[in-house]
Amino acid sequence: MTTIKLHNTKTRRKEVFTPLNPDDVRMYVCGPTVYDRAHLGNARPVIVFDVLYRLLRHVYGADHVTYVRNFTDVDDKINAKAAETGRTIGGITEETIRWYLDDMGALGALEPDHMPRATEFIPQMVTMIEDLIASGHAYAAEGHVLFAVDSYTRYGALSGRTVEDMIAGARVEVAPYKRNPMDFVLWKPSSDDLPGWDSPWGRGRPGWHIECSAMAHELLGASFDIHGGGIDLQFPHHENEIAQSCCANGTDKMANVWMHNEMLLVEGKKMSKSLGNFFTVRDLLDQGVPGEVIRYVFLMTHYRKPMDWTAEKAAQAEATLRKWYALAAQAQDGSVPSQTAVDALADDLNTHGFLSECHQLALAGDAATLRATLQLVGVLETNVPAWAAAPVVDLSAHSYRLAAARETAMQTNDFAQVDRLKSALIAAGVEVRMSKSGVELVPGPEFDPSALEGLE
RNA sequence: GGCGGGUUGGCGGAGAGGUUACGCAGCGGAUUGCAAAUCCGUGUAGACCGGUUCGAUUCCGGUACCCGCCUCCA
Repeated sequence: MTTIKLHNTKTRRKEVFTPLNPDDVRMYVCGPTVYDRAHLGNARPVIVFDVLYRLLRHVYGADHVTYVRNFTDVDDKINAKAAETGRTIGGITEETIRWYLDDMGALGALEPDHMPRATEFIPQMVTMIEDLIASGHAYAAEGHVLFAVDSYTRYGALSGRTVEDMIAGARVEVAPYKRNPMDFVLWKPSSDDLPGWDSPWGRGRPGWHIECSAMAHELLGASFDIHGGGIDLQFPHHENEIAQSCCANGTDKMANVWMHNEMLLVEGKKMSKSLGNFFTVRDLLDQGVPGEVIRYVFLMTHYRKPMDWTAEKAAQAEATLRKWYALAAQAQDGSVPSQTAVDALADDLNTHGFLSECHQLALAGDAATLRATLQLVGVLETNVPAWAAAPVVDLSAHSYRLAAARETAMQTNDFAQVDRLKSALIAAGVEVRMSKSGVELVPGPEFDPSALEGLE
């Protein structure tokens, strides 16, 4: 069996992955807050953990992996959007979830086995908070419930910080009802114009972190195998999840392996609205950048390194994919993926190494293995995508005419007519291949049939 | 200020204590009427300064620069 090694943020080392239960490998990934279209950066954890999901399914069997990714559908940004637009919160979240699944699907991401929404797990959150209060890890104050970081000695272990260090930074909100400035909110009161649920502490809504603890516990159990997300979530979100879950569940670890992907840059700069380089996945798709190309560009960079999105990379990815698809289309489904490629993925998701092996398969002309290997990583589904398929056109008349002209030219040594036809074909986006064996015309990606009208 | 990550050939981007990464581009060649496509060949790069070592780009320390988090923005 393939041995998977993963870099564990918690230990800062690459470790051999050993599932708690090989018959049910369990992974939780923090999903989006649904208030707007997903931007390109949001796609990175989706693709990274989709690759891991596919690898786990390949190694342990598709029925032996459980992947959970939540939707945060209660959040002050959503509330703000509703107030701003006059729309209902439910309308906004429903629409955004639909968009998200459509856009990520276009990038070849499989849907997780469970996609829980925070609002569907409020009772579980309330129960967990009650348990935390009962065990002395949380306290109610002025309608809020706060987690007491002093009650959990391992607080900060994941991100390598101590409570003292963080307080020294003195950047935390100092609310009067907090016992320790680092205490964070489990529950907060809602005014009448905000979404709220009845609770022992009055009408209110959950803090950000508790939903993941509650949903992970409900769907995956007190301890599970892998917890993932962007590196920006390492602190405070994941630190807080660990504190809540371990204290509420009485376990010493929430997840065995913590994995974090690095951030995204655009043309070397952080994507931001102020720099004018902010765009969504949908923007790219609408501009005609295929989802497979976006996925390939992401796979070019290891997940633990910052990834730079550039137009040049996208162009290179498209050219490579066209070549590979043309080869893979010659084979049928049913072959086995390259073990070398699988081993690259198993080595802490070395997707670039995986692509290198695909290059070797293409060079060797191994269409069947290339096809299966591309399918493994989600770059190819059942069929070659339409954008990469060869245009269905009949160029035989042009081909015949060019061949005839060439025959004549060979005799007369006057190639003027041949060159004229060739130039016209090339201008129309047709690749002209002439050899001793004859003439071959291949319509390229920029092929424009109208440019050939009237060519004689 | 605290914590964490990064710096590889023209570009992108890996692995490995000592043997060609790979891809793209470039260059040379084969091929072609000329091309295109294809094939073959070609690149001793590793931010800087020390240390360990028979030997380091790969380990350790320091310097510079860049980035992220610490402010419920992935």
